Formats: sequence, structure tokens, C-alpha cells
Amino acid sequence: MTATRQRFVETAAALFMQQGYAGSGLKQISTESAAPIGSLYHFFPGGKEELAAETLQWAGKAYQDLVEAVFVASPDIVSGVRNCFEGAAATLESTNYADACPIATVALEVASTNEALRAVTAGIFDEWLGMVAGRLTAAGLTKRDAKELAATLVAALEGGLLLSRAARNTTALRSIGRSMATLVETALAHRRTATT
Amino acid sequence: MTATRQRFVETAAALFMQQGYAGSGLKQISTESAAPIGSLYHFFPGGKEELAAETLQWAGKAYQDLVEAVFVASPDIVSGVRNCFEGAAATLESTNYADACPIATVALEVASTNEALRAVTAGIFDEWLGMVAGRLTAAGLTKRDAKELAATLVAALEGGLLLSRAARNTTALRSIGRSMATLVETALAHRRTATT
DNA sequence: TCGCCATTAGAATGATCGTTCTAGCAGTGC
DNA sequence: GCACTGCTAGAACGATCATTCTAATGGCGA
Repeated sequence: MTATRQRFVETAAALFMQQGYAGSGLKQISTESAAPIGSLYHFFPGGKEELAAETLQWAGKAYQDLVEAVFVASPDIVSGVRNCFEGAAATLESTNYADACPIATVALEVASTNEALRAVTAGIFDEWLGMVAGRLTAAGLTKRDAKELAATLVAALEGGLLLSRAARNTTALRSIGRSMATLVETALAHRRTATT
Repeated sequence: MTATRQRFVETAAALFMQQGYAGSGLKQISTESAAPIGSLYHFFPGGKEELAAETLQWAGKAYQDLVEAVFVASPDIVSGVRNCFEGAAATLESTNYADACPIATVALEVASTNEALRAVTAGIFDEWLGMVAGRLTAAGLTKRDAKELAATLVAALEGGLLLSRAARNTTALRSIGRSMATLVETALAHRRTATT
């Protein structure tokens, strides 16, 4: 049964997001997973690092799916962007400012201290950027403009989550969302005047 | 002499930035400060938490001064924004992607786990936002627009540092810098057409 | 029914954590 | 010269860290 294995990944994802990599002990992870430490090392012989790598991959994919679902459910890309920021703000509020980006906390911790995990986080961010850039090119932007704007959108979301989590209010995140919606709007308008 | 005390703060700032709060041991901090643990507890009776609080305050102020110096040295606010992002990118490269935001790593770690330190990081971000918003209102924006744009700029810088540190290249940060420069430019242009 | 293998279970290990403690040193005021 | 104070110095402490280990358990195929 891989149910136990999945429980490890999911509880680790939550703990890493809220307490970071170094701040989350394997004892705590195994306790909250309702499974013994022996099982953890059975499924992840590489120990904490292997668990973290798999956890980041899983959470990164889940978060990407969530964002894509928001875009799909939105009438156009501008309101899609708006809904992403609004959704992130709403989630933050309803989870007592615990549920934010599952990658960022660990990414900052390991960027200079653990090359293997750093590479994992870099790969996840790269996929996110590619996904957003793809939607922007589909909306009519050039590849170059789309890449630039995608980086801006992802960075703004990450930064907004950081500011709002620290402040324990979503003012910043919602402001940034409005800013980003108009930024995408004007970028698309620019294209329209340039091509037509 | 408070030289030892200041050494504690400065080495702690560097270590917390690169490894996070939980990942930085007091033994390591005292070793790299070339001072014994006893001295650390002499200057910071509150232990690790007090050291971290003071370290964050100091680093937050230093980073703010740095940004203000860039703005002062720039001919206008738009090039000031551009120079901030370019400067952050250059620093990142020249320090092997170690020197980024001295607050962000700890802020994400403590946001849900240490209320005292969370409040400290929130206060620092608030000061930063106020400083940037002040410069934007001085440039002619309304208070409301200035606050919104300030949040966007700070968040974009934080997010850009995150993405670039993870990727170990400054492409994202420089892209975002260009994006933000034009965003400020159009915001100011909008004001001009609205008022004149 | 028996043997096999995946998984559970948690005690044991050595290292490191934050913190406390005692002892000594250097300089100042009397 | 003597007490006092600010600081240095690092050993000691109990807790917790990641990891390893042995033993037992469960269910499935033969």
C-alpha cells in the first residue's frame, strides 16, 4: 500500500511550508503522519533529503494544477490573473495564514546550503514560469514579452504571499493582484496596437 | 566595548539569510563571530530569539538605507527602480547567490511558528513599504496608488530574489526589473494625463 | 498451511541543539 | 591594594536531531 507513503508526502508538504526544512523534524512528520519512523525510512531510504525532494515535486505539481484550474475557470487571462491573487488571499485568510507557497520557504533555506534540493526548487519554478508564459503567448504576446511577464507574475505572487503572511493581512496581496491584472491588460493592449 | 555585540549581529544576519533561523546554530554563530557562547548570552540574555530580533532590525534598516541610497543616486524614480533591481542582480552574482534579502528567509520560517519574530518581520516590511510609497507620492502619485505600487515593487523584488537565487541566474530578476520600471513609468504617465 | 516479503514498530546511537553554569580575566573607582 | 563590574571562556546539561538497527507483524502466493 502506498497510502502511508502519500501521507508522509502530504504532511511533510504542510510542515515544510509552515516551518521550513530545518525546522521540521522527522519525528514530528512521522507522528503527524500516524506512521513510525521505520516506515519513513522504508519508503525514503535517502532520508530527509529524499522525502523533501519528493514532497517539493508533489506540492509544486499540485500548486501548478491549482493555478491552471483557476485560469481555465476564468473567462480571460486578465481575470485569471486577478482570480489567482484573490484566491491566494482567500486561502491565506481561511487557513490562518498557514497555506501559502509550498516551495518558497524551503527554496530560500536550501538555495545556498543544499545543492540537490536547490536544483529541485529551481526546476519547479521553471515549470511554473513555462506554464504562465505559455498562457501569455497563447494570448498573443511574443515569447520574449511572455517570459518577462511570467517572471513578474510569479515573483509578484511569491512576494505578495511573503508580505501578507508576515503582516497577517491580505491587503498587500490584493493590491498586488490589481497591479498585476492591469499590467497584463496593458501588455495585451500594447500587442493589439502593435499588430493590428 | 560593543564591537563583539555588533559582530554577533552581523554574522547572524549573514547566516540567517543563507540558512534560515532554525538552520543556523548558536555554536556556529559564536564560532564565526570569534567570540564564545558566554558572550552571546551576555549581550542577548533572551537567547536566540532576542539575537534574531535585533539582527532582523539591523539588517532591515541596513537594506532600507541601501535602497534609499540607490534612489538618491538615481536621476529619477523610474531609473531608481531599475537600478535597485540591477543592483540586486549584480550583488547576487558577485556573492555567489548568497546575498539576497536578509528578512525573507526568516520571515517565511517564523510567520506561523514564532509570533514575536513574525511581528518584527512585519514591522520591517511595513517600514520598507512606507519608504517606497513616500517616494512614489513625492513623484506625484496619490497615496492610494502609491501604496498599491509600493507593495507591488517590494513583492516583485522579493519574488525576483527568490526565483534568481533558486535558479542561480539573474535572468528573472532583471526581467522583473524591466517590468517594474515600465509599470512605474506608465503609472506616472497616467497621473500626468489625469492632472494636467 | 507455510514461507516470503513489504511494512510496522520503536529502541538505540552519536551528534548537535539552545541554554545554563561556574570560573577567570581585565580594567575602573576608591 | 581592593572590591566591583563587564566580559570572556568553555564545560556541562537535557532535549532533540537524523539515522540505523533488530524484531515483529501482516497478508499474499504457492
